[in-house]
Amino acid sequence: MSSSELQRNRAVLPMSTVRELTLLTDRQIRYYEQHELITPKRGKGGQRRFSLNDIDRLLQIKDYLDAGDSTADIKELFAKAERKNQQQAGVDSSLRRSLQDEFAQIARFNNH
DNA sequence: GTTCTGACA
DNA sequence: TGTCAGTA
Repeated sequence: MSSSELQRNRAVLPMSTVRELTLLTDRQIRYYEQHELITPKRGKGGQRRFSLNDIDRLLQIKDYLDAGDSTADIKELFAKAERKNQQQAGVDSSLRRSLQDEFAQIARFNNH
C-alpha cells in the first residue's frame, strides 16, 4: 500500500468539516453510517473522525441516492467494487511474480 | 460551543 | 429527514 493511500485513510476530519465538504447534514451522515455505507473511526468522547476516503464515499453515496439506489443497493455496489479491487490486486501481484521470474532467467542466461 | 444517541410530529 | 432533549 502506497504512502498517499495510507494518508487517505487517515481518519482526522470532524463532522463540521465533512458537512461542508459533502453538503450533507450530520443527520444524513449518521444515517448512512447506521446502514454501514461508511465506517468512521471514533476519537475522544466518541466523536467521529472521518478520512478522505470517507468523504469520497459520501459523495458517491449522494450520487447513487440521486440515481434512485437504496442504501442496501449502495452497500452492495461498494462490496462489489471492493471484491474487484482485491481480485485486481491478485492479478497484479501474480504478474509481478511472472516478470521477476523472467528477469531472473534472463540474468542467468547472460551469465552463462 | 460542538457532537452524540434516541425518539417522534 | 428535520429537530428537540439531555449528555459528554
